[in-house]
Amino acid sequence: MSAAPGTSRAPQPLLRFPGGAGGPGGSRPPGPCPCPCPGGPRKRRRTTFSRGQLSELERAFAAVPYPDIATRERLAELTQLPEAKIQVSADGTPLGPGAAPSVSHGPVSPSQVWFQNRRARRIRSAKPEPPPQPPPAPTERGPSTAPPDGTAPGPAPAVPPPGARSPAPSLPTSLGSISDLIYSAAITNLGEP
DNA sequence: TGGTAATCTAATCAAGG
DNA sequence: CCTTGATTAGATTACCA
Repeated sequence: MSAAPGTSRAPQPLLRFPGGAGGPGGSRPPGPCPCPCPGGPRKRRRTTFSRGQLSELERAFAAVPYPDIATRERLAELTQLPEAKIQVSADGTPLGPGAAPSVSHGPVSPSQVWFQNRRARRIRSAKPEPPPQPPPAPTERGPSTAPPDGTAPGPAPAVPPPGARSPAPSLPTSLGSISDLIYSAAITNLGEP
């Protein structure tokens, strides 16, 4: 992207849950590794998160389920996880605008994977059975498209609408409590209309 | 206007306890 | 066997030339 990669194109999810995007995903080759992985079959290595890491991740997730790049980096640093922010293929070759037939989907940092799984599990667990509740009303698709996961008036840790991401303020060098920073940022964002 | 880049969700696989 | 991390595919949105 030759257009200021640091501009952080405000990754605003905006409309989440298009309504069933992504088919059954049944179109997947049975091959465990269709790519010629050099060095044999790339074995999946589960990343065993430490209690501390999990704790931080959980806290961060509770504060901001949709952390921005900056937050992710901080999180990665804090959790001591490899921040694979650099788009590099499995072989270490930079994914250029023509080197990758697919697109992104590069190596995401463990923390990102964790967040993805967490969100997925959260959403699925939040809606065990889709009640036949008709749409509230054709009141435009305002940004208030609160995810179905909401409805948690209790512990709801300020689930920031997919649009109020933490702007990643000038985080101090004290990474001791990123969760606090994130939380504060989230709260601040929510507090400001 | 079209193309590209980045992110997200959903489904599924597979390792680890 | 169950939990949960890792992978893949598809779709959407936003920005730039």
